[in-house]
Amino acid sequence: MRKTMTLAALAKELGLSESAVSKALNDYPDISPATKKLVREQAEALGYSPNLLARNLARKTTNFVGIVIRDVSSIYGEMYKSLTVAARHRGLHPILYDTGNDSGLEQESIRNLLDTKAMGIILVPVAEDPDMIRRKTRNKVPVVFLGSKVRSSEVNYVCTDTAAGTELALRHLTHLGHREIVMLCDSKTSGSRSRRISVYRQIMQELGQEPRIFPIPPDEPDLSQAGYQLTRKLLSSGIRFTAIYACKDMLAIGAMGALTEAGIRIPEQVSVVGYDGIDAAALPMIRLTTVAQPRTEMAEQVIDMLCRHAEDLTLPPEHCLAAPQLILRSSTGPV
Amino acid sequence: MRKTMTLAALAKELGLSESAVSKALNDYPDISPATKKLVREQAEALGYSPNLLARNLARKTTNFVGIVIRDVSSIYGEMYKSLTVAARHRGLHPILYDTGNDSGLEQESIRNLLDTKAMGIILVPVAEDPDMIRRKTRNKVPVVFLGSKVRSSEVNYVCTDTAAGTELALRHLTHLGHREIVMLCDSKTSGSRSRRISVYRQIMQELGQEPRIFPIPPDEPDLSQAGYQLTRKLLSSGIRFTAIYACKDMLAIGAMGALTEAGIRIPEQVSVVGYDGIDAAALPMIRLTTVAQPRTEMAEQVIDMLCRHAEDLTLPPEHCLAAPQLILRSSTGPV
DNA sequence: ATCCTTTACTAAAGCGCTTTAGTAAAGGAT
DNA sequence: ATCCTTTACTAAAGCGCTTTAGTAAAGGAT
Repeated sequence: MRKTMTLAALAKELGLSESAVSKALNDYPDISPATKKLVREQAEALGYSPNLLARNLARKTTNFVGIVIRDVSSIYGEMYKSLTVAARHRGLHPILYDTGNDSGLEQESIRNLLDTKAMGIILVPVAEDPDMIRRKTRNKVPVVFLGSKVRSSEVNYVCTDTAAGTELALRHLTHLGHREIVMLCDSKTSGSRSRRISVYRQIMQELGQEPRIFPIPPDEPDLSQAGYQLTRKLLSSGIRFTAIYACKDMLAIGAMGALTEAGIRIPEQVSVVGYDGIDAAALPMIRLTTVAQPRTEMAEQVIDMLCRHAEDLTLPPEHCLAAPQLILRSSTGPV
Repeated sequence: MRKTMTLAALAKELGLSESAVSKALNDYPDISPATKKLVREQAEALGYSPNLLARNLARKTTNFVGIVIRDVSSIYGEMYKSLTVAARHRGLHPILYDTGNDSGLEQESIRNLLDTKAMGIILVPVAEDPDMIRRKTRNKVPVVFLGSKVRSSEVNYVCTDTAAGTELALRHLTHLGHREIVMLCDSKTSGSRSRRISVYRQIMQELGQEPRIFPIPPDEPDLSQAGYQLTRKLLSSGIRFTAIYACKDMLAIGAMGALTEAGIRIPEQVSVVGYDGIDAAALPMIRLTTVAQPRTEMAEQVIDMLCRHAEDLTLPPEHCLAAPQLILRSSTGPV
């Protein structure tokens, strides 16, 4: 447990001023190459590395980027990995907050990031809340919203084109000959939800079919459980169907569970397609056909956008709609 | 985009000295209650909150706790949630690093945490590496190892008792009448791996059965895929078996996939039991019987241990072996 | 009335860096 | 030989807090 090395100690060791050492380490042009080399070697030898609290305080800016998501075990937890990679490429350090869908914790997380002087915040918001958005955005730190829940043109956001994604899923089913398609969807009203529903209705109308929409009971936090229950209800309702489009993979997985349990074979008797492209959808027991959000691309877009706005805070809000991709697996097949 | 509020500005506003304001906000006893009230109200009104970089620099300690794990989409990613809860109860702020199983990134993460002056580090290590452990531990910041990979008596650790867990799984199978039990396990040699194997051998011997151990091919990063392949190999090997014990849930899920695909019914023809208790094991399509690591309990133990050692760095290393729990689902049944 | 406490503050130093302005010495141009 | 640049540093201030030591004023004890 020896004393931690500081710039001052290193400078004394080298017989240089603190400023010279600091400049050498930060590659200032007014330090001779020879000195730079010496300083770096000595720093390495003595195991010196700068105290980031002091450095950031002095620089008045950090390389922390806050990532505030609702749940690490969701598509956004998986996207976190892509975000860290993209962030690292730009020398940024992600700090993750899982709010557990609690908007109080969300507020607290954001406050904390502001106090830690994060250079920017990436937010998968608990709710569509323009007010809160406003309070944060007028601040000195850029915010990029991630996910489909927010599409206010006054904020930066990156999300997938849910209308296009829904169309992708449904056209896939109709090309396979499906006409009686049931939709399982979110309970909370949101922009993406209504976009999804209108695409679905449109296509059902083209097919001359009655739309069948099953929303999640609002008090069910477990999506796979919700999909399971919804599908049981569907089965006992007597409604005829050959395919299910679920707005979330977890919903689809629950549906598959209920179907399998009822002795219905997937995809021979019923096809199922999900949405998101979570890791679990690819599992051997599941192999769910799904509309995937392009994680890597979205992560890069988010980080790029954040950096642009960190450099120039007066930039107008940017919007990025990523194109979702259909991933074919074995949960869908011809009628 | 107004100026950020500082202590100095707040003090001027109140006609007090900076130190008085600082003390008021930190509830020092030598400030009158009336002044404290005034200061707090004004701070609230002006939206002041302290710059954590400055505060932490001055205090020479932070409330950051570093959590370095191998993969957010693993049991430890799920445990991260419990860790944040436990940390928050103690006023600590977790900073998560996902090393993606890269020991270079692991080193970098730890270095960064040291530079950020984290008060402690929780580490799910990439490898059993006493050297690295040493280099970190002799430092001024306490480290607690999490998970079964490290059991050096010279470091702090919290992990589950894998021998007990393995016994739990195997006894469950034998009670159901299984005798021909195959074991799917890790490829890398480690303490927990050898403990598992010896318990398995022991029980097979009691049953008068030949042990059948299938290790993961060392170059396969995807566990569910590995379980799938291993089970296909097993099926084509002609070995008779009525049950599979997999050392990881993901391995078990892969095995279930291969079995189902081969038309083998679970649990009627073959029982499967996993290990870890990950969320995916509970999915409707899977419903895997598994030996769960007690996440909440372990998280609390880890945080407690870390805090103890942060207070007194001279404390001898502590070890905590948590008792795993068997969770019965529908992947196991009588022979 | 005097002395000692207690109360409630202020002053000043310090945490470990960065950055701006200043400067001595060396090198070039005429 | 003189003046102007350039080179390679140093000095000092500042980032926004905390904390230790110091102190004026008020209150109590005798």
